[in-house]
Amino acid sequence: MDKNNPYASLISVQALQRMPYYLEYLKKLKNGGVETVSAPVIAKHFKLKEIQVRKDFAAVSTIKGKPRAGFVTDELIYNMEELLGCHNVNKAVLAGAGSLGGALLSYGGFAAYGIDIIAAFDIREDLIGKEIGGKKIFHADSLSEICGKLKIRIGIITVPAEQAQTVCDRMIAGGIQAIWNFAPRHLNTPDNILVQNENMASSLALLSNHLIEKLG
Amino acid sequence: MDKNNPYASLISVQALQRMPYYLEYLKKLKNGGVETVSAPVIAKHFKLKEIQVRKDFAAVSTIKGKPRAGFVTDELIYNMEELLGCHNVNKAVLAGAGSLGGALLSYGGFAAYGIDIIAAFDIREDLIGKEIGGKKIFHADSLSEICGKLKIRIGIITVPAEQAQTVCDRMIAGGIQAIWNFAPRHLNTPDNILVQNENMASSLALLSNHLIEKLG
DNA sequence: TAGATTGTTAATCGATTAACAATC
DNA sequence: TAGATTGTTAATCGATTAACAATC
Repeated sequence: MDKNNPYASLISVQALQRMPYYLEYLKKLKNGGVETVSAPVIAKHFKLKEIQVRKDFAAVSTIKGKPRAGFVTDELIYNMEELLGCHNVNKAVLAGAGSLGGALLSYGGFAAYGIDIIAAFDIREDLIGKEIGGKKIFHADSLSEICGKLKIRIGIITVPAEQAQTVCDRMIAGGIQAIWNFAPRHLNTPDNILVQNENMASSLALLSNHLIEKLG
Repeated sequence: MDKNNPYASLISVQALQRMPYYLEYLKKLKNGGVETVSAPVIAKHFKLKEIQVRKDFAAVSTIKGKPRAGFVTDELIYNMEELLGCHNVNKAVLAGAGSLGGALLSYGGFAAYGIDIIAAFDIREDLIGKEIGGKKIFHADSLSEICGKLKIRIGIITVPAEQAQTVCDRMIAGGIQAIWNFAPRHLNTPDNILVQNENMASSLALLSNHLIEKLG
């Protein structure tokens, strides 16, 4: 739902989304002592076509692969991490410290992708001042002010659908550049803001439809 | 990562994933008393092209739209709900009652999409026998047995990456047809099983890459 | 009627795939 | 060398978009 992005990168969205899968597997191989990898081996593991993996590797690798040998595992991992921003650190805030928001605050895995959630916001008085996953919860009224002061670039929205647009507006007022939206609602934003939707209903749509097709 | 699905429906994956957005908005309009909707109006709201919404509506609607008037809101909602399986009830189990799993167990929104999580599984002794969101937690050893007995078709995986494949195998042994995988790892499955990946890293890849392109 | 919106047919665009020469 | 794997160039395929006649 967010194609109007003038900052589209040279690598396709589809390829970009495959990278974390490759990366995870490459790290596993590296730990197993595998020093070079070839596209056919990776393709087989993921049940993808060789040529697709080859193109993906070519798109991400700064060093050309060696015929017969493939790519140096370490270098490929480094290039992918670079592409995925793992070596940067981007500060983020999260709005909506409910059950989903709380789960994300407790989850430690974002650090590996260069995302550092530094604060959470909510409107429920009983949550304010508390901490979840070591992150303090502030009142949503101070959202844009704090984002602006701390130069936050990423906002994570885990509030109910009805409040999503309001929270979104406050984030943008605070200078947020990219929004990760878990609320099941379309957000209205200026063209220069990236909205990445994580809509579980969209995902369920595929599951349900498949079951209907298959079994009725 | 899951193209080899022989049960592909007539409607494209992309269109299917747009449906929940349309549906949510249509319901909102309906509550506001709007009795008919046209593709151009919806397109404008979502910043999509008119023709794309028109095609999507044509793909889902059982009744043709009326030139000048558009579609009857109620009928369109009904057709979309039908397509998305909202009128069915599919039983599901969830494996991994940690923070993310717990959040999903507590979330009430899946019922609207015909998904009914009837039980949860974990290996941590302190969790077994307890309830989260009204769902009882059983030991993972009984996963395939219970799935088989209760004819469960959907499995939700929220265990750590290392355990994902094991849990997946047990689900398939228990007769599960579709898997919603939140673990950041590729699952190896037979071709007739649908795996829908909800990989947050894949999502973050887009966000991070955008920020790098834009601001370095 | 005039005009908005529809459905249909054809064009475009980009991702995937195929074919093959280059190379270690 | 022979053969596996690479990078390159061209073909295919499907989603999106454009153009336009049909219709209320």
